[in-house]
Amino acid sequence: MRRVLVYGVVAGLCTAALQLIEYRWLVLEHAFEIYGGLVAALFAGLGIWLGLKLTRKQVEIREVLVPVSVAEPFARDDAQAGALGLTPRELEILALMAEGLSNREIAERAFVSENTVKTHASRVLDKLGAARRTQAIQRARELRLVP
Amino acid sequence: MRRVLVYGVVAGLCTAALQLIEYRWLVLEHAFEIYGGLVAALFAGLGIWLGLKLTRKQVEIREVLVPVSVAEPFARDDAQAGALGLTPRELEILALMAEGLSNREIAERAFVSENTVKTHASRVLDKLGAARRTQAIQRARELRLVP
DNA sequence: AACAGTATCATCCGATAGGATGATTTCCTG
DNA sequence: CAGGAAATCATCCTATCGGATGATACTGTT
Repeated sequence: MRRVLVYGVVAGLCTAALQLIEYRWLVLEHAFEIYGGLVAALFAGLGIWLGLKLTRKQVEIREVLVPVSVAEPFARDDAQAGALGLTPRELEILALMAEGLSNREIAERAFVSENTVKTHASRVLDKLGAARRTQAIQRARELRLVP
Repeated sequence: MRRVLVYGVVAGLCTAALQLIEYRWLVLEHAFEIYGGLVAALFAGLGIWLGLKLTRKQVEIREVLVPVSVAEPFARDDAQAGALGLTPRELEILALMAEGLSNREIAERAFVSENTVKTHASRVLDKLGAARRTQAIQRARELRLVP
């Protein structure tokens, strides 16, 4: 609002200045048209500038919630694993269990005996507080230890 | 551009009209100020309007991609379930299996005997082509039958 | 060198899971 | 009403899993 007042004052000053100039120098017949044209041009420019100023805030930032496919790469929560005292080998066996493999299949993949797998698996169940393999997988998923 | 010409012509006509009016009626001392004020106001309004018109296209729509963490509510792929011939009850038992429950626990939750659960579970394993419970869960997750 | 942690393998035994099969009941549909 | 799908329960047998326990070996750290 203060700006409007300033503009008004400036416009008034300009008018006065023009009038002064006109009275002093311009006594031609077409002083009227020149004066009118000047005022018109001035205020037209002012209006355009004002219009631009007023609409500048209309730059609209529209936040579009894009259903970005959160292709989560899955990062194992090693902190959680450490907190539970799970060793690297145990995490390995846990991951294979989560894939739905039997102890025998896990043994083949990990190049150890089935008995060893059973030992690891038992420790995993114990550390996860699970009574069953499926329960261990479920909890491991909740704790972000497996995908 | 054509508009500018039109505006110019209109302005000229207005000026002429005002001049005519002035010559005919307004011979007061302040005709000059009145005339200037009218022209100023007219062109100021025109300028504002023009400014708005010119900047209307500048309403910038800035689309910001917000990586909204899709807390997917999980919708079971019933089509997939149907394709596999899984019955509602079997899907129910499958979901409970995925939660890490034993057959006995599932029986208690579903208000049926453990034998019934075993039957359902067997069919589920068969229809999913799984040899083990854990494998069935893994496949069910892949097929979006369970969370 | 002693020790702790991890990984490995083993055995025994009970618990759980899975396969095969048959039976009954209910409900829906042609 | 007859037939089929679904759900229910059962029995027998085998496979897998899980718990308890003990042993050996390797690797760092103190």
